[in-house]
Amino acid sequence: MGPIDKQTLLNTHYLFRDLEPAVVERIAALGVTRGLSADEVLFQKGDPGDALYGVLSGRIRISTNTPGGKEIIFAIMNPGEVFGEIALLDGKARTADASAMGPSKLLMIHRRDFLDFLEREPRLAIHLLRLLCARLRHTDELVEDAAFLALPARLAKRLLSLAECHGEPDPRGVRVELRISQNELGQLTGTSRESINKHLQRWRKKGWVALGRNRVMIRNCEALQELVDTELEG
Amino acid sequence: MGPIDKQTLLNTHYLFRDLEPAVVERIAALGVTRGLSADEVLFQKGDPGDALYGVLSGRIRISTNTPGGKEIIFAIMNPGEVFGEIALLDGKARTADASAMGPSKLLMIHRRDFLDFLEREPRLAIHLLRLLCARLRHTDELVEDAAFLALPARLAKRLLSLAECHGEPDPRGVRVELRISQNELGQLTGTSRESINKHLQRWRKKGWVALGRNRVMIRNCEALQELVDTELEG
DNA sequence: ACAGTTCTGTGAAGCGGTTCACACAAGGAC
DNA sequence: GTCCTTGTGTGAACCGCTTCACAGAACTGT
Repeated sequence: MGPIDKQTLLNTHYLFRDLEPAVVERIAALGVTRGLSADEVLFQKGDPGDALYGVLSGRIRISTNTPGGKEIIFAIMNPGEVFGEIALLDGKARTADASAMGPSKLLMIHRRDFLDFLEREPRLAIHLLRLLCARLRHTDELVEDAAFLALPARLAKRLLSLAECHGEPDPRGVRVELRISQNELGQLTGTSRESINKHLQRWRKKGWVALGRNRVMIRNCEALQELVDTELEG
Repeated sequence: MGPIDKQTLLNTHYLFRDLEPAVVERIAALGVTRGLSADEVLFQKGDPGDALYGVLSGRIRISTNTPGGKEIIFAIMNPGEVFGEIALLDGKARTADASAMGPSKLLMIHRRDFLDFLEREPRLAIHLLRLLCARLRHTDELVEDAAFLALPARLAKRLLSLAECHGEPDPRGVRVELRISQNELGQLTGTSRESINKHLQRWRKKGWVALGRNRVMIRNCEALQELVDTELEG
């Protein structure tokens, strides 16, 4: 998923896409772009939600951490995706931190502008409802997974879903290459780095994955998928 | 939280409350009431979402289960609460099962009627956005809790939140009485009945709770709250 | 090229929750 | 009342994840 421009984001994302060109034009006028360097923090849990963001390039980590030093990653937002809508809409505090995983560029629409616009364009509300429903379905699934799946299945599922969004097909390997550290995989699945490593090693010995620094290459999607499926039945 | 009537639900719930009386009147005309006997299933995960529900009396369990026989409870809906909006809005499958925990009465608004209404009443969309934001915040918190809190803290937190919504102040006891089985507490926290029992016993010996068949009485809210807080720091 | 940092790989020890097994209590049906 | 079902209380064995500890590999900065 390479970098995209403002127009592409607005024309592609389903939050905006079905609106008339004139309307999209006006939204484009509201948005300003903002750059972030690697690991720069965009906002933190508790901040007032004063803007909506769309990813133009890079990747944004949506996460939270405890005073005790633990961290979980809720989601990784790719170019073309929109985030930050909850706090924007209800005016309360942000529910999580957002920070850049690498140099990134965002489209930023300020709260006041957006709400003004929403009031004059009721059809946009319908789109927002759809966006929130999609989010809710996704988060519900996370809760289910945490309750139903043991670590191996959870990890397999995460890898497969990362492969869909972030993966680049590899010429040599059978399948998909992911750029992510084992530490981050731990935060995505709610476990320790060491446990992640032990499972990945097991899979490497079976030939299902290949490993490198900040890299996981999936060589056998079917095997991982089956691991998830059998866990749900047994 | 005792039984309420249709008018009270519509006038109280924030999804409807701020609308003009004439509008509320018309919504009331759309809704039909539906009774459920104990353990009757209202809908199941995967069903098409053809209606929105409000609880008039009783309690509705929102849950999912695996073929393997495990079950988790996402939420327990009390009189005055509204549910079933996700599948209703995006037209996809229901994300969970809904069933009555005891004899219950619901207000039911059919999808077609609701969507017609939504189109003619754009202000309702804003209210729905708020409802979905609240849901999203709640579910996000569940994910966080699953990742950050060990069982004792998770259980304590659940008990306290149940106490807020479902609890009836007890004349003898210092605090609040809950009608829930240890099995259900297990499903709410994602653990086994036995583990729940062992922690409750520990707390009983400390005088924090009193136990009975299908009953938990909280005698010391502060102690439980502190348990949650210290876990988040350490 | 060298030092420092950040990841990966691995083992040992411990703990917490699961599962299994069973006794007992409390209501409900009749 | 008496059975039957449903929920509670409890211990033993087991298994998986965590934590701690450390070694080595791979990239970064200068």
